[in-house]
Amino acid sequence: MAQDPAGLLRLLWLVAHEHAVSRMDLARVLGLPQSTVSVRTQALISAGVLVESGEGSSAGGRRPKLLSVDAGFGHVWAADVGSRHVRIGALDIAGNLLHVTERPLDINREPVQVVAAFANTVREVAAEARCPGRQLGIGVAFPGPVDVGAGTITLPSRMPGWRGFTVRDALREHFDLPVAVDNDANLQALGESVAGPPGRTLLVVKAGTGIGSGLVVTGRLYRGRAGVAGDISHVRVPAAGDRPCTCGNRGCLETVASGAALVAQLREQGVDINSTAQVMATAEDGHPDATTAVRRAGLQLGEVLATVVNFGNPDEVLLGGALSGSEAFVAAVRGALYERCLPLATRELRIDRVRFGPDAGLYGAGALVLDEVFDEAIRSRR
Amino acid sequence: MAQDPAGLLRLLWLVAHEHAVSRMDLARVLGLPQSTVSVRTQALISAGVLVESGEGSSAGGRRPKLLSVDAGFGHVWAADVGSRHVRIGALDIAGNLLHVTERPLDINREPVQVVAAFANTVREVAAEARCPGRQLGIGVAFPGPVDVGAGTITLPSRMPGWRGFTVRDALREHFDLPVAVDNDANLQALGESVAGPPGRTLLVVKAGTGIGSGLVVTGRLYRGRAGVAGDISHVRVPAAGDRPCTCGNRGCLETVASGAALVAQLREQGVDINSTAQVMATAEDGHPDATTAVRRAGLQLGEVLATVVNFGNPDEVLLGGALSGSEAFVAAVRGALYERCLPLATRELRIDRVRFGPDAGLYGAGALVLDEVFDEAIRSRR
DNA sequence: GACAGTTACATCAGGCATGAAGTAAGTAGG
DNA sequence: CCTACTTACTTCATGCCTGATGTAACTGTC
Repeated sequence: MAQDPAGLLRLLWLVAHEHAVSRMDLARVLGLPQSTVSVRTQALISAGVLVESGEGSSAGGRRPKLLSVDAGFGHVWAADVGSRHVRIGALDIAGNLLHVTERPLDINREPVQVVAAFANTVREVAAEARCPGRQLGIGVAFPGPVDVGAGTITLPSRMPGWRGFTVRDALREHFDLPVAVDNDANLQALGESVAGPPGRTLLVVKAGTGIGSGLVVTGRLYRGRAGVAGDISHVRVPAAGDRPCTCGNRGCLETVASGAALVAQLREQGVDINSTAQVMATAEDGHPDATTAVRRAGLQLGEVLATVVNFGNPDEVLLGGALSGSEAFVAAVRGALYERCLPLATRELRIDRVRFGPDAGLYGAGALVLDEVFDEAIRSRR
Repeated sequence: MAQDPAGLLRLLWLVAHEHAVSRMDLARVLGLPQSTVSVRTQALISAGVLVESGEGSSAGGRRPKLLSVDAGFGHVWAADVGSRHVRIGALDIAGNLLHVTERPLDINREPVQVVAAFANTVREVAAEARCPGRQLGIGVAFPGPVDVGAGTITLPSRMPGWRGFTVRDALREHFDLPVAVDNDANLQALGESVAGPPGRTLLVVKAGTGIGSGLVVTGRLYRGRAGVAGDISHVRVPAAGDRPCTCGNRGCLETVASGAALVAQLREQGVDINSTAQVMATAEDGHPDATTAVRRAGLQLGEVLATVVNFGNPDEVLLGGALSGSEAFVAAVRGALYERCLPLATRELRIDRVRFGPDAGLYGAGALVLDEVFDEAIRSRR
């Protein structure tokens, strides 16, 4: 097991985004000893991933050897499976998104067929896009709990018929490449974690059609005992009253603060909409009912998050998913958190939308496979 | 830094309590390779902590060399500072509590004076108790956030005048021994963690005069960014309405579910009591108002914990502090959790009172110092 | 009582991270 | 140009954990 997961990945990310151009820089930013950085850097260089590209300017001493990522090394495919669509993208090894598309995908069919359809779509997209270098792997984010060890879907509340389905193996039959799967919110959290400073504790809440969340504790993705950590959608909130929830219980957060709930609420009020995307568009257009509903959803979510923030004392709370596209939603969450949390817990707390917006899941899925790919690349060059 | 904190401690605990008597046993129980256990065992033996004591019976092969702890190696002092009293105990290196007393201690005076008074008390108790072996260290649990790195009190809501006070240094001036300090709930969690199977994620809630909680994530104590992780006392609960709280906010859990809140509530109802202990005694006597109040406190706490349990997906939720002495309280928490959590989160969840009851903090404080002591002992014998 | 099978433990070599020391290559001031 | 100081990177020895292999010791069986 890689003891510092995403360690190499973060190193590459820093180099690629010029947050660090020399070994010294890396040591400083990563908080690792220079010796360690030197060794890792060397490994990545001889694996062909990093290259030395000239020298930097001196600041009174030896000139640093500038590092850069060889983007021609290859790319991975990443996919974020939604309720009706898949978002598919290619990322180079530096973590740059080369290409994104969204394609329809109906997950309410036989898993085997869905996977086949998905595989075809990916192949089509790949053929069109013609990304440089070889394909190195594929990472997929699913909307629901995933048993990462077994590569199966655990509790498919949003994917009926998928319980226990061995997605990873099914995907491997279509692609002769490393395949990595995980829950979408987890992957958004992973993506954010890799892109930011190391060792943080952060919470990503994906508020889309459903509500999910991913948790990174001191730099490591925390999946919980049953792999269902981060579930806040079925917390009971007063405002939800007795509304029945898909989980069988009543009064869950999901019944008032999810995209699905907003659709239902607005339809009750006579607004003609069918999807979370439409809710957001309508709110953006300034429709008062829609705007109010989105704002209220943010308040509800914020109240629940307050408990979690007081308790878990994270460095960042990041909002993803369709609802996070609304500034009003983000503001409502912020407001609720600042009001309800201990000052000590919010004093240096960053509350924001996810850095990569709708592509957050793709970055995470890419990061997950890339981690495997680099481990493999280094191991084989030895 | 010890990378597996409490690793040696757990090993000793297992041997002392005969959960493992041979190296093979240890490897099985700890989930570590035999080679690793062999090495660690050898280190502890040459440090004089463990001894080989004969051979066990064969089960068809070579006889195991039986291990046992040399309790004569020494002992540590542990203290759990409360609002009016200190509980002081001695633990041998196997983690057995040799001696306990409770002495009055007024923490509402000058910290320096309090520490001096405390030091005297410990010396008195030590003189009376005459524990075998030498004194190896002293661990102290405080009721409030502690900055463990600096050895200072962070946010002394229950200890006015202690903000930023360097307790550890102050204690070291009185005792020429290793001194370790931490928050009381954290230490209860640490104690439980050491005494049980490794690698668990568990949450200890200390419901006494105030409410605090300690969190162990996959075997490691998690203290959070500002060292204030585990704060659930200032979560807003509907039942608390607009009651003002010591934190400056209104409607906090602490205003309805803490010992202090129960005292206030019952006094309003005309019951003549002054302390959490009296509330518990009165409830135990079957006084209906007191019983109802305690039960309601459990329900309130349980509702808040439900969010945390859904979110954090722990293996165990353990209740400590004075309130946990009541079976009705524990039952109320259990009920609320089972009702409000996802089945997946509670399916294998253990909800119970802390194993060591009122001594839980002492076991944890002992564990904290012992960890340091063993590290030192092994390092020096090399 | 030789042999196979089992159980328990020790030892060793390899991998990985890292503190310390060494080397390389510059700047700046006299 | 020489010296002192900086900065950047390498190399090495050490420590820790661990998989693999070796050794010890015992049971049971034909």
